[in-house]
Amino acid sequence: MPADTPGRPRASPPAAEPASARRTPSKPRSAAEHRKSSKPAMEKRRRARVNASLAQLKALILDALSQDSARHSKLEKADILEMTVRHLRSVRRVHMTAALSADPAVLGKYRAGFNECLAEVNRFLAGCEDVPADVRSRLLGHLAACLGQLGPSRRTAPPPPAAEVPTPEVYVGSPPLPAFDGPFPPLRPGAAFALPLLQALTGAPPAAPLAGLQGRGVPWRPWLR
Amino acid sequence: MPADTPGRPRASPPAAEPASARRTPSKPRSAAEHRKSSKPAMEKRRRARVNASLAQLKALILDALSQDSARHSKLEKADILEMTVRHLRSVRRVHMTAALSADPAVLGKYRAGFNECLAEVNRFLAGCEDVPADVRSRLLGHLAACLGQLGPSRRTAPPPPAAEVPTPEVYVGSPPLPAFDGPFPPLRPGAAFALPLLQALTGAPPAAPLAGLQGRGVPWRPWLR
DNA sequence: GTTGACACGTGTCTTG
DNA sequence: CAAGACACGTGTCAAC
Repeated sequence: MPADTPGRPRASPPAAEPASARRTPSKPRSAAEHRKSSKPAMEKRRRARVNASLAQLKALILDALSQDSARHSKLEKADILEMTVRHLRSVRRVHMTAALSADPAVLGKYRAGFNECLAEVNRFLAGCEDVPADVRSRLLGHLAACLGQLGPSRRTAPPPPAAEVPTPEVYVGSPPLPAFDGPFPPLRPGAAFALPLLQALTGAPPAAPLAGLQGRGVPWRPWLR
Repeated sequence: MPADTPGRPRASPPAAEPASARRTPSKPRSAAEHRKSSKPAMEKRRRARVNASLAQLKALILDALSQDSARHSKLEKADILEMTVRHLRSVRRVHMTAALSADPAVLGKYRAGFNECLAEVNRFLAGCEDVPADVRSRLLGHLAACLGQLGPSRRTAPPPPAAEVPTPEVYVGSPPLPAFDGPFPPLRPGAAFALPLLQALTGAPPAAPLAGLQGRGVPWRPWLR
């Protein structure tokens, strides 16, 4: 989705240059010649290398997701990578959780969960341009506000009555590639209020295919339709 | 400057358009013509897809190893994958051991937080008609999936059926190297776009379970030389 | 038929 | 200069 080309300006004129023969035909026709001929072969080895790792990754990620390996696996190359990325992200957050579990801040846990969800929403929305920008910021702002009044987040002044400034500690993904997920606009919705305590989608899945279809390690390409 | 920018300055074919249609079929050419021209373009998109995931993976693995994301990253494509494989393997071990001790006491809280955020998103989106329905369901589905793989939510499936290493892999070389994760200096000042400060609260570095030999994530190509 | 995925060989650019 | 790495376009082959 991110359009075809996420706007990748590669300012480099093709400069149609018919490379004329300028090779000096004076070569020590010995080993060098065969080195040259092995260039395709080397490329092949390189490919084999990534493919090997890819296969291992596939196995790892497949069973990490408790998806019966092989069965119903039409994972294509890029899917493996994407799934791996997602899995690593999730792994990282549970690690963070583990670090938090040391101290009795259980509330911190709760906040961490909420926060991670927020980050996930942000990440997701970043790759979706069919959702208006203002909606996105409103959503994120709202969520941030919710987080803010979730309880005192230690480290800030204990009684910071005002200024639950939307500075959510979300981890906005890696900047390198997508080029979009920058800092989202600080926006505050007027309607922030207490949170209910409920189980969410028990009976309220608009169309959410749960585990089985979408749930497990499926490709899940958001941009594709 | 090891090509940090995913946008690597390279030739960019401006998709030259062969204006001369040597065959003028009575069919609407707008269809057929673009079909043909999109052949290389599609391949390019595919590549972009894996590269995107690859870049994200690089970032993830790099910070998991607490190495500076850009500095000294001569990581080449296949290296990222291999490092990822090693990391995932080590993570699995950790997970295994962690499963014994930390049980659903705290995890439940985390899930609760995540879950609550999910509910909030759901409620918010319900009153928002300018966001496409499918996006909404996809978001919720994704979040649900995240929650699902967050960990065993009691009442779900019994313990993973011997999630042990089936190790059906033909791992060339590196017999003994169990873990890896050997960050040299566990110190990282800049910490560009690292974790949310939640982690900073506890001062817990991301995954760094075992001290490893083999310095930083060395490519370590077994067969090559 | 088309569409999408993959492996291949080659050109181009960076680096030691 | 060679060695290496990457992106590119194309041919081949399996599926809706």
